[in-house]
Amino acid sequence: MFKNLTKIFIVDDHQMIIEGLKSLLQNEEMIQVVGSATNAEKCLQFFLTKTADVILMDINLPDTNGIELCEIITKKYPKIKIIALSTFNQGTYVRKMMESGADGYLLKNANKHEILKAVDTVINGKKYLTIEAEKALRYVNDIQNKLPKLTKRENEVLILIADGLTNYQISEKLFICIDTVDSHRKNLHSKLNVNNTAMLIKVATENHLLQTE
Amino acid sequence: MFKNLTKIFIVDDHQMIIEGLKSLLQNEEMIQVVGSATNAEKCLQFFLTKTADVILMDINLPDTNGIELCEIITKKYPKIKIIALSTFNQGTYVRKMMESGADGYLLKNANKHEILKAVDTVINGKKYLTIEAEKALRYVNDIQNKLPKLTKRENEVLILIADGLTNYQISEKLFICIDTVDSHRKNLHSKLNVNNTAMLIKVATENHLLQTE
DNA sequence: CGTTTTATCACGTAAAAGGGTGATTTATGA
DNA sequence: TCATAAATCACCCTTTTACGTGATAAAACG
Repeated sequence: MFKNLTKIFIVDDHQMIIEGLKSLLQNEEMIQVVGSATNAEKCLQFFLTKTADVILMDINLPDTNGIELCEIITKKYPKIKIIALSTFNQGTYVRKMMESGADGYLLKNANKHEILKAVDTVINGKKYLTIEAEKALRYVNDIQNKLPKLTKRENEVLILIADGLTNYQISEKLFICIDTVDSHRKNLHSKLNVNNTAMLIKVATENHLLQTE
Repeated sequence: MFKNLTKIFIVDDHQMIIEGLKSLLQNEEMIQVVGSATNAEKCLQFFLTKTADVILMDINLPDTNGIELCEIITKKYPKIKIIALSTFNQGTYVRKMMESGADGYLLKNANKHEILKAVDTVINGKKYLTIEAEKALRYVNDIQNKLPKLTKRENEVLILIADGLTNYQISEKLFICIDTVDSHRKNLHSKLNVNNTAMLIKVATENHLLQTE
């Protein structure tokens, strides 16, 4: 473990977390915390002139979110490994971060040992997921497989229904026939396994389907 | 500021936060971190034999939540001041913690200066709220005042509607006339300012009205 | 004790949704 | 390119909602 000196950079909007990580890592001989930032901008600024081996990066940043920052970093500096830090254990986050090029995912309740293990794993070119994150990821994949995908149009119609428009009003708004709206509605019902508007909206909100993506 | 030595205890399930706080406070002469715990049980255990002046307490704990722990502590040890720590800025949390006897509310992105100020404020018997927390609290109070209160029956009916029951089915379930259900529905509509089921359920979920309280 | 709120029921009409079945034209992806 | 999915429209009939305008008894509250 840790044959070479590993330089670590920390990005987190919580000063306490930064201090905590520094404190946890300061006695490690082969690890050096070379800097920290409380937002994405300062982080990018740092890497204009300096570098690091691993970035411990909070997902929730004040300016940009971790996902975007992650994409930028991996694009600009492919060699730098990124370990995502999160308070939550939300599978969607885990998924998105890993898709955006993160190499590891740690929860903030991780102890010193786990942090070191994660750092060691990623500098050796492997991925590191906390057990909890793995579970969350599996869970989300399961759900997403179970949840039938709505088409673009179905999504539009769904949102308009939730906004309280009637089939007629929706048909006017989308310049389509009222029968078509009715068709989409029927499809929504069968896809989401409901049989009236109340259940439709409830299920839709529960599964975060009302976002204009 | 800090005429006497102030003993601080930290409760947080995130090891990083505990380390961070310790690290931030360790150079303060008049402050001594006398212990820490990662859950409510260990915290209560500590206070069986020892004591502290101020507890920095995370709201989200693995076993008990901060609100309950806060109530227990203030009941058993009224002299101990409690400062709630939270990642979120949710008004409902702020409200509940302060009602449960907390003396202060800090966000985890607080810097050293703000933490010291909070500690100083509460040991002098005053309340300390971060600016953000104050805002959130005002916001929640506003919302709660704007939201009309539903009656017991209206609540029941609302939940059954959300479950997908028709007026007829609801009338059977509650042993009342279908016209009565219709009346409740009309009242729900006018109270929540909607005019069909879709909006009703959307507004209800947005305002967390579908819980069986 | 009197007023307001809550819960109940009634009747009527128009609008909207639910459910079935089927068809056509574009995408779209394997 | 060829099968599949998506988006469109059509018609029919039943059920359910929506909305209006009442009324009454019981409960809650000051």
